[in-house]
Amino acid sequence: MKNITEKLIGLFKSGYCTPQIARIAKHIKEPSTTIHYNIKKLESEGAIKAYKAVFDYKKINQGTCNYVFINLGQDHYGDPEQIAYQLAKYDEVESIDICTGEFELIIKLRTKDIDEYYEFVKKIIKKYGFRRTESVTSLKQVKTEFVIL
Amino acid sequence: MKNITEKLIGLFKSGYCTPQIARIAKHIKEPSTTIHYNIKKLESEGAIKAYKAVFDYKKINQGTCNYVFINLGQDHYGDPEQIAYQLAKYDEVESIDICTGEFELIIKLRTKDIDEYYEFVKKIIKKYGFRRTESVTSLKQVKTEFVIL
DNA sequence: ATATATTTTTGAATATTATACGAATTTATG
DNA sequence: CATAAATTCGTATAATATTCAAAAATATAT
Repeated sequence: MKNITEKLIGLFKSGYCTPQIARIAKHIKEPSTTIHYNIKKLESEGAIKAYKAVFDYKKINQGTCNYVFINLGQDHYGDPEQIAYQLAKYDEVESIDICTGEFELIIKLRTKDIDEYYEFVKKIIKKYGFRRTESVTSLKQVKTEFVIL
Repeated sequence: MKNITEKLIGLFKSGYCTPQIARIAKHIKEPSTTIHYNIKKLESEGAIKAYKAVFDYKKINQGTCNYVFINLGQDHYGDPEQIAYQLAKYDEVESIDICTGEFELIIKLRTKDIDEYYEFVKKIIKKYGFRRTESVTSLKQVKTEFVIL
């Protein structure tokens, strides 16, 4: 056993997929070369960032999902983007937005369980010294990444 | 001009893509048939829900992103799931979670502009009679759907 | 309005890739 | 340790993407 599954999950999370031109061509009843042309155009314009898989995260050991709302500390208050891009690198981070309102950052986190979630939050608080964080746990995910579960 | 782009965006939002088996095989240096076997297994187990594209949403006229936090009204308080699955059907909804804490639902919304966002929120409040909603606007999206923008 | 350039669509030929299948190997189970 | 089940993997084939050149449609300038 080579545990290829684990590697696949990593690759599929943000790429290593491609459009199904033939299927689309049949579906919208246009020649596949026309579909091909239009897709390449979207790609070259940068409108399409990636092709990827969406998982049933419970089945790949990432069933715990939390939103973390963050107030940056005084050090970083003027530069939320730099912090955001650093946080974006973590695999556990599904999304991160710089926002209006009470909090500067909203992070959506996926972890195996509460323990892993807690370790992650502890780690980033320690590292970046956030003034305040507030978490909301997702009890049930009905739709993610435009896919209904 | 057949405006195939619009149709593609609709299809790619939640499907019509497929894994790149040959590319993965080269990347992790395993036979493509082994990769194929492992992917089909993930699919049959239901671990993979879909293969899809991730967009630069500004470039496809969906540059406005808002989180909407919802308190259900008394009518629906006992059954957040039913409401959530109905809301999930809207194209504008990227994700919807049933949550702990102050609000029962967190919706991530993508619209063309503030006007479209406002119309959408008005519509669902009117339809479902939420007790309270609170919105947070994303000023900058650093990562979405596990893809760094 | 008309000529010209640009973009988009399309079919035919080719290159690449996924898939089916069977055999071999590895791993799990009693 | 024997047997069953799961996984790996090579070969052959089917399906698909891609290239290319031409035609059509659209935009632009005169």
